[in-house]
Amino acid sequence: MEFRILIYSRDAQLFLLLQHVLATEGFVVSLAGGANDILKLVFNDRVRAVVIDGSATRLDLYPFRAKHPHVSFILLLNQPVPPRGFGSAMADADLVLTRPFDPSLLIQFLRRLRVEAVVTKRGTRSAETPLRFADLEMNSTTVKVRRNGHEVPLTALQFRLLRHLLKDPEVVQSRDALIAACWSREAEVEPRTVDIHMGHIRRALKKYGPDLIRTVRSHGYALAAEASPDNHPLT
Amino acid sequence: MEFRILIYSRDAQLFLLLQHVLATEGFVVSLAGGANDILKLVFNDRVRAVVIDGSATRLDLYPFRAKHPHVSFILLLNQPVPPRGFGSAMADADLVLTRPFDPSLLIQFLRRLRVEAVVTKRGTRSAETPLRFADLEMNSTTVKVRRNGHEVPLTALQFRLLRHLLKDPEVVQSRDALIAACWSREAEVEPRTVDIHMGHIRRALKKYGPDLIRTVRSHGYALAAEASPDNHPLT
DNA sequence: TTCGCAAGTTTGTTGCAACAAAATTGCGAC
DNA sequence: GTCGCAATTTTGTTGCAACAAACTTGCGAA
Repeated sequence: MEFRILIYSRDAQLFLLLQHVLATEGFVVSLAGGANDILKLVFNDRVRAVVIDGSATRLDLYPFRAKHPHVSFILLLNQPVPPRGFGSAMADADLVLTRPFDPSLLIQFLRRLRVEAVVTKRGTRSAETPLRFADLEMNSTTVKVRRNGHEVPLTALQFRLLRHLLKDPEVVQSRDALIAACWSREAEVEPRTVDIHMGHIRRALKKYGPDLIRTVRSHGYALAAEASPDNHPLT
Repeated sequence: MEFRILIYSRDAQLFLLLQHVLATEGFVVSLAGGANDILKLVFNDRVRAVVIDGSATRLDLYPFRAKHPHVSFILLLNQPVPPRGFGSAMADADLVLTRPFDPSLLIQFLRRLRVEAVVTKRGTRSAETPLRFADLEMNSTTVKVRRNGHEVPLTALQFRLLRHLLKDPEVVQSRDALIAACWSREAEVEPRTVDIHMGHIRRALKKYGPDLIRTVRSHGYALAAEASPDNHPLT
């Protein structure tokens, strides 16, 4: 996931100024034309934070938050007392700024986000950025994977595959699901190709500990702390 | 004389954003509470430019212009067609921007102004703490980089690039992010061009120690203490 | 029923050609 | 001297065919 920031506002001047400010800090900024843009980009995993100008519209963050815990939402309110309907949005936002707000606060927040982890209203949460499972740790910001302190070199594709597994470690991902999640939309890849890359990841990880990749016959792959043999009685 | 810019606006949000943007560029910014402030500060000979938000009030620039030819006036208009009464102000302004305006235009203008005024330049900037990483040290005030005590000669662009990496040393910066942060806003540069400059920086730094630039394939660049344990991912 | 085993499935691994990305060089513009 | 970019070289990555290994299933014999 790249570190893109989406701004949703009807105030063109605000957007231009914010864009300038954020670009100066090295953030990649996009303007959301409407709620659909937010949906599309967030679902494509292209966005790390969304700035919502309170004057833009009402928007229920809840559905986003549930599916994308690693995306931060920043709310810009026009008045100290939020209008009706924003109650829930406020409760769900990670940062609420009341206009006029000091851009430094926004930048401070985003820089912290970039370096550390997902920041929420309740403080720093290690939900996404260091992704963990057993003795494995993946940091998407520094693009590093380490196991037991050893850095594990992975290619970009291997990184994406492992990240997808790490998001829901116990869930078995079908080959098609992995292809959909880790390859570009137009790519046409044989399901068996997934096997090959899982093999590479498996080998890379096994260098520093027991196998973490669980093959679920005729279903797909998942992570497993111990390569536990299926405890199904036979026949 | 410091390069002070006065902003005259009733829009607190605009002021805060502009202040931030301009402060980032090294300008000193003040808010004018009213026309009197303009008078006072301009008469004190501390102000080199005045930004007047068209929504603030009508203001006849003529008396100012006559007495203070060295002060530039920038007018921000809300509509392409100025309301009555602004005719003369427009004619007298040094720069007129219609909202929504691109902050780059304002900066461009002010920069030029500053360059012209550089005759009396004095390096009285506040001392920032130098940026460090491993055996590398960057002093933004003196604009010098040294590694292991050796001074590393860098061009301005190389300096900006390295500085941006140093701000968050472990974080991988995409080429687009580096372009956004280190090139002027209007510059259009190919992402590949970043490679070339990273190569130059890399070479310059390697003169006094091991490689510090970490290339993260298909992501971007970062700094790394141990360049890479020549582990190649297995394919 | 349980066991052995052959036939059929599914998964693991390897080598390599094709491709993609990054490093480097050289040149023209300023 | 600095910069951007096109062109070239170098390096790294990916997909797939081919084969090996592991696992399942079906079925006959004990």
